[in-house]
Amino acid sequence: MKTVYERADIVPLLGEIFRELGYEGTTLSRITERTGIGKGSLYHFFPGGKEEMAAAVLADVDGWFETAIYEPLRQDDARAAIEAMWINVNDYFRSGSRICLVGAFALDETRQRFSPAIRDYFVRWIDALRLALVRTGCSGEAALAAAEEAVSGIQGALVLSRALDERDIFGRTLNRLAERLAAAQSGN
Amino acid sequence: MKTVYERADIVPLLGEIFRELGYEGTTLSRITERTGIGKGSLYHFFPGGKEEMAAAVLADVDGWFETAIYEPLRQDDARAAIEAMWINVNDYFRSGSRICLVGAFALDETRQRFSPAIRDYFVRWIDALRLALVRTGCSGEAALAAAEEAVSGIQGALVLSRALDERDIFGRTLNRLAERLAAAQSGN
DNA sequence: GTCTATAAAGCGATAGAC
DNA sequence: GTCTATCGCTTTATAGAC
Repeated sequence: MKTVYERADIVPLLGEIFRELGYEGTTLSRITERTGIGKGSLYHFFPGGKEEMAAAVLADVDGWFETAIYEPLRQDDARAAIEAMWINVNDYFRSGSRICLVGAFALDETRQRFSPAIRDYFVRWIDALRLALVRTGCSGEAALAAAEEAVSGIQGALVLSRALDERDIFGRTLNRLAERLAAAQSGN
Repeated sequence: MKTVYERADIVPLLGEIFRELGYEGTTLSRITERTGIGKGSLYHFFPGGKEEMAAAVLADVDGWFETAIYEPLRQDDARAAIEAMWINVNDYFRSGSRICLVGAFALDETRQRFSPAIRDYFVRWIDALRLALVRTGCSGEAALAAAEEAVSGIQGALVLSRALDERDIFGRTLNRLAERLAAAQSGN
């Protein structure tokens, strides 16, 4: 029995592996071990090797956030989009059991490889959220602060929930962040 | 010329390297390259190899936080200790240019190696801060929430400031977190 | 498009001289 | 306590059969 893949099928699988093992911890043999995809296939789809695989995963993640989070924040009803963001974020990160690959890459030297992509992901998230807050009637300065607080807070919640290995803490922290953001909408 | 080290001199050097490169990214050859300490010396001080080196670094970090942050939070004047915490945290993480090794280890599979130490570091931080808040007159439930918010927020600030590579964002986020914590002290 | 075989380099770790 | 030499293994990457 022989499975034939498309590049688009492989990228999400690679994403989970990079998330769990980190960039340095991810090796071709462990990819093969977990997915059954051999080196031949991997280099066929990603001639640039591991670095191209990680870049493809980052682009895939970015695309998902662009469609599911940023675009609605920019275009849909602001309050509804913000509410949807919290639900999507909780789902995407599987209540804290799945980490943010972009955030993890930012922490160690991996950042140097993908610096523009990492930066862009967060800049666009904060900016889309900031604009949505402004549309709800929030002042420009307060909107930036609130957007930074929310995006930063999500990353912190991911670190803490992994460190403590407690089921509830991610959701609890997300709720608190959502309340802070709701307060920024109505006031000032 | 030949330099002779003590274990206590090496651990902080290792700490900076693990912080920059991560556990998997840190190799013995890169340690030698950056410190001039050869494999012979490293295995003399750390017979358990790389894992023992990382464990020693974690213990060293833990000891620093215990002395500089947790202990004052438990014993000194609560409001003063909390104020000192923010200053110490900003200094320790060098305004966001230095990451939290414990948080970074929590994100990938490295967590499995050091799970108890990682968990303990955050549990004790949150608990010491919670107790300090209670001593200021904060209710138990609100104190736990505020302590979690602060500790989680610091981790998020580290991720975001590394990702954006902006000098100011770490301090700005820390100030916001400090205000939130101050609000929890006086009220409720 | 996937497989096996293989290359060159780097890995953690050990041994023994000094 | 530090050094060099070396082991066995794994790494990324390539080549070529199918």
